[in-house]
Amino acid sequence: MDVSVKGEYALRAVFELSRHGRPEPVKIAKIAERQKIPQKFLEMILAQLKQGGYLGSRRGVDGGYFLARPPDQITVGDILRQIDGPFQPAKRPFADEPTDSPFPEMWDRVERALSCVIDRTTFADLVERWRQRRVKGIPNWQI
Amino acid sequence: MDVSVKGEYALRAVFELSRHGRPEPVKIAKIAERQKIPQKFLEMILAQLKQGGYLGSRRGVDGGYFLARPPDQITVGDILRQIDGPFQPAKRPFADEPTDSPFPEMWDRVERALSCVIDRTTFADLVERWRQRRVKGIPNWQI
DNA sequence: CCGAATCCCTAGTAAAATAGTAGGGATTCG
DNA sequence: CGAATCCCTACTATTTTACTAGGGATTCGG
Repeated sequence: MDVSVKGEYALRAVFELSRHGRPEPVKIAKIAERQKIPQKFLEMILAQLKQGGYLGSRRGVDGGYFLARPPDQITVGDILRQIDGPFQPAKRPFADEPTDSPFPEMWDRVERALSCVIDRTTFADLVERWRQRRVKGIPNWQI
Repeated sequence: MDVSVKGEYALRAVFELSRHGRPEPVKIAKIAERQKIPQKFLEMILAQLKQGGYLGSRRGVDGGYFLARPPDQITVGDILRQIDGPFQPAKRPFADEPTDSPFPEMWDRVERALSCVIDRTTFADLVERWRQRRVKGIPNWQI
């Protein structure tokens, strides 16, 4: 019931690109350095995100990766599913095969609950909240 | 983001015991047969659930496993955590180490959303819903 | 057209987790 | 005592995870 580090890396990478703003591409090396991700591993992750249609890229001297759509149109769920695959918490029986088990209905509820968070959180949201916290000076002491 | 089959087996086993009602113990072999679980594997799972305090057991000719508390006081979350470990979706930074990341807060939300389902669903609930569906004749056609 | 910088692609791999199996020992009870 | 059951330790095959290696294909300034 946890996310792979590959998934975490993917989220951090997309966050980095979202934070950066649109126009120019960001180099893999730069993302790897800022987010502390092994570079070669990151290469594979970014390729996977590109082929899912979330990123674009350009080669050559001023190359790099960039978001393929604005950050308010990419959700955490999109990225997680692209990297870690769809997450049904448990094997689903075929829909027309009546099952004598109380669990499928519960897994549905789990899935919906999860979806309410990850499919409604966009990277624009993440950036905005992160900026808010920055200006408030990160108040992490108590009273 | 999925549950291990070990976890599923554990849920099915506890469901079987809950369904059965309290007094006499149920044999491993019986549970294994009714829920289609490899017997030797199930032995390990039940031992783990016992040492977590959820089940009791008795050896000998009329031995078997039984619930250590009534089914309305055991939740799906209890069992899942006992078998698969605590599920933080992602590594948590230490609480007092201010992190410059927007994700921990989101993982908190994920965890709470999940908890709302699995920590509020007891095995008494599962049995009851399952019985309800039984009497209604499993209406799984549309209109 | 050269060559430097960058992304792109295939393959390999060590370590850990998963999903079991095997074999016998300890209890209980009639 | 002896049959039925749970109990305990160890082993193992397969898959997944988290990488690393090495070079090929593009782009672009000069």
